[in-house]
Amino acid sequence: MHPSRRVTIIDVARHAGVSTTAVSKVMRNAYGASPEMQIKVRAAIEELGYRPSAAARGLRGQTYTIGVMLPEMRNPFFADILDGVTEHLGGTDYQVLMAACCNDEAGEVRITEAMIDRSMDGIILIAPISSRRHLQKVARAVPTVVVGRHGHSPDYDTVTDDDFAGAGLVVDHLVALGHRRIAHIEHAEKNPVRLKEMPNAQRADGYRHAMQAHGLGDYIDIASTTYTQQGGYLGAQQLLARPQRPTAIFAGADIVAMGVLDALTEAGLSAPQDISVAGYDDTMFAAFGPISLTTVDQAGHQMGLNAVRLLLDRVASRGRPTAQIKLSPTLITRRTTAPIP
Amino acid sequence: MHPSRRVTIIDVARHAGVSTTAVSKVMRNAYGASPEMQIKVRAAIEELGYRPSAAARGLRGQTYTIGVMLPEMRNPFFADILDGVTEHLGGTDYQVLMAACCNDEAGEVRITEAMIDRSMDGIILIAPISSRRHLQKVARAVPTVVVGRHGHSPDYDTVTDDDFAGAGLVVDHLVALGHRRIAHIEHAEKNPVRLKEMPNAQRADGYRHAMQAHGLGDYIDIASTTYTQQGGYLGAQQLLARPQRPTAIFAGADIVAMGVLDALTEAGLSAPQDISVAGYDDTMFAAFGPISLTTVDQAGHQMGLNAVRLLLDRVASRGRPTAQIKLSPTLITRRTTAPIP
DNA sequence: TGTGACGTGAGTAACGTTTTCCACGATGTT
DNA sequence: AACATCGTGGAAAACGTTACTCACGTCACA
Repeated sequence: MHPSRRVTIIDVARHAGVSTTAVSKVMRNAYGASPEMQIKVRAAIEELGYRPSAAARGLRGQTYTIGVMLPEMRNPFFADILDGVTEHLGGTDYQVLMAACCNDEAGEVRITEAMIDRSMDGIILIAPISSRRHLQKVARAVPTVVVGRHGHSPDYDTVTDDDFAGAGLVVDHLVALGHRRIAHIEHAEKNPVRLKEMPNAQRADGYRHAMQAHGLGDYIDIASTTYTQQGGYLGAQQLLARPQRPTAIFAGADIVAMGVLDALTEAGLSAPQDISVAGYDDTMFAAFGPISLTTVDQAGHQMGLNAVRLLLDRVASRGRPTAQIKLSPTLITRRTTAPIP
Repeated sequence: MHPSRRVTIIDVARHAGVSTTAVSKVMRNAYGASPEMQIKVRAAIEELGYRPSAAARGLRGQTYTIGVMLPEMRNPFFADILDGVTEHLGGTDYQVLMAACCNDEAGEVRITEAMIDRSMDGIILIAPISSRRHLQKVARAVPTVVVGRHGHSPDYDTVTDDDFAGAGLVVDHLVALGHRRIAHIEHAEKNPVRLKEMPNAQRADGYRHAMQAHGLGDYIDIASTTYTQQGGYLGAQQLLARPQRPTAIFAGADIVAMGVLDALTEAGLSAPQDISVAGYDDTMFAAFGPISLTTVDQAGHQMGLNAVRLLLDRVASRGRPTAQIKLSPTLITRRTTAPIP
């Protein structure tokens, strides 16, 4: 069987007895098409099952495609953001396409360039680790919104969670339960720019600040590893080996908390009987019965919603000054934290 | 500042003092370019930082884009498949773009059409629920590989896990531990075609068959709900209400097992002391210390690898007969299953 | 010395849209 | 009655690439 040539705008125009210009106008709801024309054309489109080629469109106008770059696929928190994005785009002609990157800078460059090459109308970068320089370059080529990375730029909008405040919520909660020796596991970061802009650094700062605010400056104790399960495991081992063991561990991310729980189990301890444990992100598994992790909800859905709103806004008017949206996190209390024994 | 017009193939040609045809040939490593020509052109490309426009390419030739459709983003098993895909594509010019769907047929249609509209070179559909008719239609428009759905077609290749055998592994394991009352929670399916093709149905069949092979036909007990946490919760409640309670529950998916564990906790029971629980998929959280779920590893990485291999193969020679690859699952024994008390 | 094949490169016509004009008739205004 | 304005629709020129075709020189062979 033949793969039967695709229906083009020319076929539709011929079938409706009008010009291709007219069909194009109707497709885009553009100005200059009378109601009768609209009806005639829409009928022809329907009848022939016409769908415009995005490639051809991209050559002149828009592609109606929004790109989303994720640092990884396994953190369900990103799925929440995505949900916010797609939900808001559901009624429109836009389509979201994602690319997951390997958490390294080269991968991010590859993906962003691929999205620019494919003339996407706009892109959303989630927690990018690339240099500022690269982000600027991308943002100048195509409307861009950066999610989950602090700091602002004249070229792209940002949507972040108030990580500083979120860390404070956790400390407040633990202090209210009577804890004083509250330790933190952070993601080690050396690059000075990223140190300012990445959420992990803000969480560590928020932790320090809140501890001091409670007069617990002397109990500040931080293990520097990575935001991975392995990092949580190693960090907890470090903390458990202290001469004075902490009574609570605030892990910078839920996945880190999983590693902490592993280390506790291995040491014959359990949460919250021996040590309270809190995470950050409110990922799907934090809610599972056997885990039931106290954590911080970042309102990923809201972040996605705001990101795409800003993006469409910028697509419409590229000149407008950039905006920074900061959302407030909320504490989710579950069963891994309890009053000090 | 001006967004400075993109560098085009014409700029490169002019800069190198050759024709655009020559540049195009070099870009694609096509036949008919002498070594000196190659060097000259590559130098110009480098110097100008030229990157071809995928939109323009798509209008005539390839877009070097592979689309992957996922039923959802929260199941980390799909991330394994993706890893296999991107790894194999790492060295090539191809770029993977994903779209996550809402687990409904309309969403799948929207995504597949969007991918066709964007003239992707090939698409990989992961566990699609669409009608066969739609799959065929898609596959005729663009090279397609279907992953995680049984049944074969003259139009698309398939890569699946041997779900029937995988279910058998679980039953064998539980029987070896002394269990006889082994219940199963399946995803209810009415559509007769999907009943044959979807993995969930195969798992249920494998369960039945294995039970009978062990002479336990009388103990076959199935709760029909859905492959969700909620479905697991409800299914477990049904099973716990039986006059003769099962001693083991085989959930058709890890996420279902999470719901089962929730229901057990609520009923004051625990695994494996009171009831053994097994899942399917070996998702990330199955490995978490506090959960430690016995499950079946589907070798997602291998599935992705094979899928993309088949796809590139088909892109190269669209005519070849379709292939069906079936991979073997392995049992991962953890702490939610134990000898019968 | 023709003749055919081959390797190399260029010219040009697509590919399917959108955009920028411009023409035309109707309508309103002086 | 002359003239600007407006609404409508079409012609044609982009957009940046690849595929097709052809010309030219070189080489091998009869």
